[in-house]
Amino acid sequence: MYRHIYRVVKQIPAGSVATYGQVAELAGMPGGARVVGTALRALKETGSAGQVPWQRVVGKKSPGRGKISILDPVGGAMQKKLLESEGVELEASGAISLDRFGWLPPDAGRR
DNA sequence: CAGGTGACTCTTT
DNA sequence: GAAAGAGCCACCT
Repeated sequence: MYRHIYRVVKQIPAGSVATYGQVAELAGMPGGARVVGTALRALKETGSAGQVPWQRVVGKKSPGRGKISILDPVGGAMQKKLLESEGVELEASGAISLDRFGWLPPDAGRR
């Protein structure tokens, strides 16, 4: 079960987004960004999609810029729609400015 | 146990 | 700036 990953994703506040690598690191799996993606994909199977704001997790393309890396085109469209609904402004191509909407972890690198 | 795959990320050409 | 290669961890066959 990816409960660790889900826990981190649930901590992401509305109107903010986090990258897979960031979630993986906070979940205790540095470098396990791929696993986070697998976990989110499994969300649909487990039916936990309604409990975990997976739409707030995006892929980190260029530094300071997030992007929807989801494979499923349907889920991607839904994610973009949900993010806009939360107040996150998406640039052209669905890119997100992490400088403005990037989630700052409560205990990043401390402790 | 071994091989292949993937909602990732970084470095190099 | 875009494309390709390598590294990474977990899951499935």
